[in-house]
Amino acid sequence: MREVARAAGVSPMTVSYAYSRPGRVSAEAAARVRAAAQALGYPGPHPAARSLRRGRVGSLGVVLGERLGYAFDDPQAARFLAGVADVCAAEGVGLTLVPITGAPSDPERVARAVVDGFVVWTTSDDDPVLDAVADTGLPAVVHAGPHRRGLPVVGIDDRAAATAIGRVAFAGARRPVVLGFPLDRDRARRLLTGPAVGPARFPVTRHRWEGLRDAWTGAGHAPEELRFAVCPVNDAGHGEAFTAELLRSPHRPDAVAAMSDELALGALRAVAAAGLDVPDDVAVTGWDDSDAAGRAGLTTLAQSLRRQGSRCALVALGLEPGDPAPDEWRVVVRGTTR
Amino acid sequence: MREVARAAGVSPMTVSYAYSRPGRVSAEAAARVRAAAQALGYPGPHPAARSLRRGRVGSLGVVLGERLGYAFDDPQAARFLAGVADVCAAEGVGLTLVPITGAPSDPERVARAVVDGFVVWTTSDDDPVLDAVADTGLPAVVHAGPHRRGLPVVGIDDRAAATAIGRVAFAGARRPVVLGFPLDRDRARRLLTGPAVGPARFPVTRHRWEGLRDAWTGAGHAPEELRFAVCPVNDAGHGEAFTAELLRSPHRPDAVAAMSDELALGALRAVAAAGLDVPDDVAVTGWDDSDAAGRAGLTTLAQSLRRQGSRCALVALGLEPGDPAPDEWRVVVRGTTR
DNA sequence: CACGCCGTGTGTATCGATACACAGCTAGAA
DNA sequence: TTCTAGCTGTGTATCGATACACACGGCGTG
Repeated sequence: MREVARAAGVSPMTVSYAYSRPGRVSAEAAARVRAAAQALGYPGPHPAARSLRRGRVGSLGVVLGERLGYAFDDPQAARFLAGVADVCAAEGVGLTLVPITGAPSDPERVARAVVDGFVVWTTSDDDPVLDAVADTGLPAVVHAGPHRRGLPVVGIDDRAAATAIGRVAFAGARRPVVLGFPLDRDRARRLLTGPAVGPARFPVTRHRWEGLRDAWTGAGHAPEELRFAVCPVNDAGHGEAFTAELLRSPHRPDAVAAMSDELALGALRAVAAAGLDVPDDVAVTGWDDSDAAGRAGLTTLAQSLRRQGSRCALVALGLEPGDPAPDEWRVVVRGTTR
Repeated sequence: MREVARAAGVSPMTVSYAYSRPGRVSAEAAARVRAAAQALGYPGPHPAARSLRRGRVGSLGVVLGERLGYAFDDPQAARFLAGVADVCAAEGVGLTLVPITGAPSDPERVARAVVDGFVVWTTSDDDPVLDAVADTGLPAVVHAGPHRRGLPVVGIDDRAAATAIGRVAFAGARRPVVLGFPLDRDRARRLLTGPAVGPARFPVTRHRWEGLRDAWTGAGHAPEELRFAVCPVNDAGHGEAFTAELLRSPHRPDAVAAMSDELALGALRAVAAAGLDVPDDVAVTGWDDSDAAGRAGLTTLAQSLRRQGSRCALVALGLEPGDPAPDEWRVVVRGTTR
């Protein structure tokens, strides 16, 4: 920039203003600066230097408790991120995905991220990146929990929502199953019976499980009758495989409440493949009301992850106050329940 | 950092080394530094300052010619980005999506991005962000074209691939239709007949169209018989709607070659809804060989966008030489063609 | 005619860290 | 005993820009 200033016959400050505040310099000076820049091949102010001096970077950090590629594999995460991206685009701010891998170096990667704030996708209670995010002192929001270090949380009341959808899913059922996410970072595939389900480390899993359990026991049933099928990955393939296995077992489920539409759609495929009828033989519910759920006629719990993503971004960019009211949800009854 | 140095009774350099090169300082000094940092609430080296001095940021920029949220809406882009993300995660580098909106300010947003290199998702020949990317002087790669400003391109030979899949799609057909992407940034939905299709500004659209046209005319048919249905958005809904409309017309298509699996799956839905048979009444082909295509038994052109994304990332991070050989593709024949 | 405001250019200090070269010290080798 | 090498700590210069305050001339106003 100094060289450009010399070539244009002006001071460095004039060059700086020519780029950052077009109105601050005369048209003539601006033209001279542009010409000199062109001649010297100067590409404009160095972004890192500008960030240092201005104290703002122009990018919002997003932390997914999972490995980075997860952002594009999990449809729920993608919907959420689309909402974050909407706000970023409107504000002219970049969206930086922090390269988390599950390794011990993750907190350091958070600390090194060149961003103005953080949005943390729902993670486990003991995730060390939460401390790393809080330690940066930058504005931050956690999506759907956990509550920690005073970080604001954006999300719905998962437990209440789960109770509501559970009542619909389990109506008239005798052998209900919850098809859900991992309880902790182990991500082990397994089948648990009600009381054996300890407190899950993932708040979303915990709240939804508790809500679904409440729906079952609240109807006067025994907790041991409700099972929890833990799918290691949130996609239709895993939901289908686990459901198929359960349908072949003697204790065949007659209601499947899934924690996502993807798992539920997999369950529907398994039920169809087994030659059974939905909802008469097996009732199925999902979670999120995605487009695919609508097309499949799935009874589901509607929430807008996209809107929640946008709200997170607004808070993390300091454009809205933190800890706002819980987001909305509602039960959408379609044809997969009795 | 100076204050931490004073509190720990060491020089600033020692503090710096304590963070960036743990082996460079004695265990005792490191401990003193950590303690002082803890006491003062020092969160570690300021990322922007470190970036300025080191000349490296630790983040890879990704430019999508579309609005930002597109990254999470288009499944093709998502697969590609997953490949980029794989490399970023392995290298401990962040992934920054540059907030493009289609407005004139886009080039400036590229110039302001705090990144170490750029990956540009396939865009139109005249997209101004290509110049902006080249002007930064940072390492950059363009996915699938256009070739401009000497930027390396990673992708397959779209034209040859299109010819190959076209031969399969159009075998025995008399009223073929290409179901494809927009020709230019207008994104207008329309139906063109062969010769009316001007040179598309999107290289991918252009190459695939030319290849498919070659397949048709190469079999001795007249170019006017091949139509091009331009879908404004790459998703199943648009593919379904446009195909349904064509199926209702008197000149009912008997072969649909789609430029993506999503469009093809939509076409399959439309054919089924019309009570017609695949492949006897209508042959359908896709492009990409996504999971859904495999499940649907779709004949398609297999390429790995994920691998291409990884290759782009490696080149843009300077870990591999630019302009490598074209990526691989092959025709996967399943049940939706004669 | 004096005054103050506006538009425009400049100098200085600083944002917060790290590369580099060098100095002191200890220990093992010759 | 001397020399070299390795370990550890420090001072200086610099990365590239911008905030801020000030200076200067023109001009409208009372």
